[in-house]
Amino acid sequence: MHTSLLDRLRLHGYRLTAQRRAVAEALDGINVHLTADEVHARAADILPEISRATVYSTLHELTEMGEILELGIEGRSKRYDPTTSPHNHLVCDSCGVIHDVQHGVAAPELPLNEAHGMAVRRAEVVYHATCGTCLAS
Amino acid sequence: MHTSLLDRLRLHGYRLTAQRRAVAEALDGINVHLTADEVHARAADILPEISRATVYSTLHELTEMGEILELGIEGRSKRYDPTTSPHNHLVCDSCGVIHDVQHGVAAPELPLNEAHGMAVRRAEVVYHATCGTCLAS
DNA sequence: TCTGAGTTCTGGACTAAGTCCAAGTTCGGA
DNA sequence: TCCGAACTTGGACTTAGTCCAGAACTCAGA
Ligand SMILES: [Mn+2]
Ligand SMILES: [Mn+2]
Ligand SMILES: [Zn+2]
Ligand SMILES: [Zn+2]
Repeated sequence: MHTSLLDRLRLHGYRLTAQRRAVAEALDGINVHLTADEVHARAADILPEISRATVYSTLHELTEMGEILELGIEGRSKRYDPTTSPHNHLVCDSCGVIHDVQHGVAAPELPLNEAHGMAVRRAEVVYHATCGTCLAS
Repeated sequence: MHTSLLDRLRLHGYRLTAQRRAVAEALDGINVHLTADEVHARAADILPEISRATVYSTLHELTEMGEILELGIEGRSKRYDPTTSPHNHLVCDSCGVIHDVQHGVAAPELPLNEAHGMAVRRAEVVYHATCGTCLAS
């Protein structure tokens, strides 16, 4: 009884359109971190005439719903992550590739006296590295 | 015998120009996180005809030398940090303001079995929050 | 099944941040 | 002082993303 991204869009009161279906299908079940343009390319395999604007707007809806995560990495285009359970990321600063870090690492809590009166939502740990491919070149 | 940013540019073999002087002076001694355009505005107070391209290139030189840090925050313009001692950041996701987190927090190390064969350079912790001003509006 | 109001989609224009480059200027070692 | 290498400039360009007016579609209700 796996509920798909598409089912959950419906539950949130969005209309079911061929475009949302295509974007959901492009993301469903994958475990990589795609850019908006990569999502657009995959969605266009299913629905060739889908526009970039619609892909962006659907990605924002899914992010707003908490069904995917939007990852903003250092000067590069954002990437979208269908894995929403708490995890951190390992990033190649040279080519931008991202791996999940699933186990054994928890972000330390922010001491209250450092909070500057701000409401802290979450702490994320980003590991900056260089991948094998980039090291070789 | 405090060595200024400018002195250190000289030590790295760069020529001393009025433009580098102006950028160094714009950054020296401050403890806030300026965007490139803000640095340009401050530098232009000292040297009105300085160009954006030169400010960008000087910021990159200083970053390359390790004399300032380039902070890339979620979809916004990069910010430049003259404080290079290890510290983390607390970011308002709504307006982009950044505070330093100096004490009591260390990023956890990445377990070897999670490294995907990559050479990890550093771990940073980013605290995502909403500042008082943004909460009020 | 049909309708229509409200939702959604489209494509193209637009913006913001940053990069690139050819031409002119300046620095500083000899 | 001289001169080549280093540097700066301003404007064109790129990339990622936003915005919008008009056209198309969805789905609740009759
Ligand atoms: Mn992930
Ligand atoms: Mn800082
Ligand atoms: Zn890489
Ligand atoms: Zn704020």
